[in-house]
Amino acid sequence: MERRRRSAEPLTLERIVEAALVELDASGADGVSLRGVARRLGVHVTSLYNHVPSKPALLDAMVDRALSGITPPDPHAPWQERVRTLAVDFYQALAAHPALIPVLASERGRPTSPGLFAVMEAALTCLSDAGLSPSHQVSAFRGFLAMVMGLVITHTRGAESTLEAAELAWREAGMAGLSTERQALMALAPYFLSTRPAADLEFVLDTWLAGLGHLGAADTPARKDRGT
Amino acid sequence: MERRRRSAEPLTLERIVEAALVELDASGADGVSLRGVARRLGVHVTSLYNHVPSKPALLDAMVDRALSGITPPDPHAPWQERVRTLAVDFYQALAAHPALIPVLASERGRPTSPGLFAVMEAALTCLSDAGLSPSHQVSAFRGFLAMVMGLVITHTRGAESTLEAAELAWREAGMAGLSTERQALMALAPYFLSTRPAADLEFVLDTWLAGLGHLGAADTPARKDRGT
DNA sequence: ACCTGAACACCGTTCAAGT
DNA sequence: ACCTGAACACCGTTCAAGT
Repeated sequence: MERRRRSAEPLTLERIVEAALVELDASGADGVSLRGVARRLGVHVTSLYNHVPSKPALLDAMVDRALSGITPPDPHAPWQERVRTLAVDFYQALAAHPALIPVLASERGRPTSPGLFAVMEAALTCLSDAGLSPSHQVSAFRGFLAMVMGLVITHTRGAESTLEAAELAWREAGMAGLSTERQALMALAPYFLSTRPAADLEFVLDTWLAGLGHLGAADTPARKDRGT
Repeated sequence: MERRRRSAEPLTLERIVEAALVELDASGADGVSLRGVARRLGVHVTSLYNHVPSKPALLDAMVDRALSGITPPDPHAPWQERVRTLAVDFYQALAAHPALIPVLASERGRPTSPGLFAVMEAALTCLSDAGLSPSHQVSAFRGFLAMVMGLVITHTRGAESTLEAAELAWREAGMAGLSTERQALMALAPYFLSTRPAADLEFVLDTWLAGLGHLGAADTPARKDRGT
């Protein structure tokens, strides 16, 4: 067998990003440290600085990498179908690394890879095809991003534990007198436990697309009123 | 004048949370440190541990405090109006401390104050009044939270800078050959700059409510097809 | 060109004292 | 009961050496 080398492969940005994503999945957003990544690669911390200028830059690269799998949908498909495809792809890319959301939510994590702008372009084209005004296309695009990112947040935080925290708080506070005030919550408790993320995403997309069709299509007859 | 006291007022959890929110707004989510909060209060770091057990617990308390201003809307108003009121209140509470979103998005920041559960109850009642099935009420509730949180993220990250980053990346990559592929993005550039957060929220709520009305009302005639 | 190691100014948290 | 200060095991980042 050959003499032990410093490392099996040369240190590259790609290997660093890969190791950082492994650490992210294992330890959460707060658990990612350059020292930990270096340890995982069998390398001294300061060696990383030969390939990445700072920790924020590494976080940017991680976001880029995690979202790089998304590709624009078939442009010949109906726009509703394209929106669905994009939403599901985006959701899955984020859900694969949910700890990336705090990174996206902070000022860091600005993706700059050209591939993502192609996806952005595809999403905007869908909304243009939906018959929205330019300003509404922008609002719908932001709403689209918001919806998917937000759903990953709510699913990651765990609907179960939110409900558990609620019950716990009630018991600790001993608020039996308010029981009539939490009828809806109590009645829905089992559904909070049984309704899966995929069902949420599907319902939200159904609602979103129905609303877009309703607002975007000028030939919809249900918009008679003006004043109220 | 009296002898200089250690501090003008006694150290309390409330004062600590208040100082932490000031530090959050000034320095971002990553900039909040117990040492910094203690410095701001003119107190030794370890004194904080007499009032709060850990940094995660402080972050929870900060979320609770930031959302404590939201109150349930008038239950006699139409459900659509109640949804709008709740969304705007929730949005504004988050937008007042946008750096709180990364906290919410991580495993930390679980609100436990009873007042928030009253708000949760009110939101669920709206969706019940909208005629949704229990499972759809849960999905709609999660979508509602997702939408507002996500919008704050997109607005905080800044649509302008996203666009600037896009233009910069294009120029750096020198992708003039792909110019036909980014028609929608180029055409919408001025609207990305001019469309305000309030307009996004309004459009998203309009779309959301139109879609909910469309899906929730069984007497809507536009749902004829079944197979496709 | 790339890796090492010491060093700097920070962290959160624990613990023994003080009052 | 509450505040202090030293101490511990961490951080990100810089810089002078090494090869």
